[in-house]
Amino acid sequence: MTTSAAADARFLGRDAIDCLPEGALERKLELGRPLRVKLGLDPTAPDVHLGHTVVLRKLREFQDRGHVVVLIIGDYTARVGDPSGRSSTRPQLSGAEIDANARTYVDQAAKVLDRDRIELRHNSEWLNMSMEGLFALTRTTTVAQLLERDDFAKRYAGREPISLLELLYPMMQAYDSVAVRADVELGGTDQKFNLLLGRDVQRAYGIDEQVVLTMPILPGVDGERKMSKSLGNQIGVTEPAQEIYGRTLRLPDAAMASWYELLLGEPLPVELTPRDAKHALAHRLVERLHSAGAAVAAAAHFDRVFVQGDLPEQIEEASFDVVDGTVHVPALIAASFGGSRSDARRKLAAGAIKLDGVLLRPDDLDLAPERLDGAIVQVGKRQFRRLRRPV
RNA sequence: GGCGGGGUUCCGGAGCGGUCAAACGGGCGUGGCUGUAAACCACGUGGCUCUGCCUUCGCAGGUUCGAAUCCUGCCCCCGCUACCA
Repeated sequence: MTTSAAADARFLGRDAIDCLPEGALERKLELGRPLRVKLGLDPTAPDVHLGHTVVLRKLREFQDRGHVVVLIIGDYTARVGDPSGRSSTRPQLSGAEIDANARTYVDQAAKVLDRDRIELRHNSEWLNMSMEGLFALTRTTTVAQLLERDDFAKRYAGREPISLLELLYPMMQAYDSVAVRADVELGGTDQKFNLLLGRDVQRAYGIDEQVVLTMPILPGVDGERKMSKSLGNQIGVTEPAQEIYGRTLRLPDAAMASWYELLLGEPLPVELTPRDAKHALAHRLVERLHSAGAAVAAAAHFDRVFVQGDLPEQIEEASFDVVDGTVHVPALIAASFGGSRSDARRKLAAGAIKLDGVLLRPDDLDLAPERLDGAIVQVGKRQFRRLRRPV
């Protein structure tokens, strides 16, 4: 790279919320060597979603300028088990599970990152330390400092439990920065505290402090809360093209601008109607995570099923059981689509179930098998099965 | 260790002897309206062989015709206090 450090710093920090301390990134870049840019991964949650890609995209920008991304698998912290909230201890993962999770995570991250410029580390390499080592680490920080963190402060004020282990988590993350000698650490704005703590701990160990760079948090498909798996408002990078397309269209208009900016790095196109802008967004996302062809197909599928109300091109098959010469509809629905039979009865009563396009009535509980072979059942607007008599 | 407050259905949170499968809100689902928008409206949201039956209110016993509600024991959580003695 021949660009100046100042120009690089300006570019890399252009869409960050924080780039701290002031001017530090430029000074790091002036060192003229590849910087070590750190990101920690939680191997208990192996699913990468669009929210993560905001940070990953930023990491990619560092890579493209010749720097090295240090991915840290939090295998040691995962093995300890995080007892957050009031639930007791989370199930601890085995080493094999953690490895498997880490592998899929890296594969998913590689949809955005350049695989050849990744240094992969595990924090068990250094966190499995002696008690003496732990003393040295914990001496660097005070309890008051840790309780400054917003979520801790709120929970403490709200009389909610905080385990000692949870207080220790930021310390461990900070020590990761010491161990890999991170020059820069990235995260969402929710990570700001942890990232800054990393600086303090590095200083205590006599290491040059890392630059802290935080990226905005992507709202989920509900448009309100941050995208996260536990809130169920995420779009995973490995989801099928049709899903990514369809779920993107469910995004409230109000959140579209931030998706454009955070995911595409562009402003919301004002020349398009909201509907067209959202379709364009969905198209681009599928294109990035799958392929151009998949994007065209997903758009066509959407138009066919939801706009025209036609059947999908491909419908999964499901068999059905005949008991006493008839087929019990709740049992059929439960077996083919999941859920309970009671739930299927309710859907039937609500007028949500169609057979070959004809609405079934609440008392259509038992049907003749002849009527079903080859027929298409539809639950709601988006679930279809083609029925096949079992042989 | 002492004192006090808690553990309810996916989440929050009412209920405090029968009318409780359990208020209300959120989330979610289905229907309507639509751009499958959002907002809004309606209905639904333990299970089943479904005008009834079965299993749920931390766990185990008990009292009662009858318990989420009362009693006993246990487990778990939260707060305060624990200095002068």
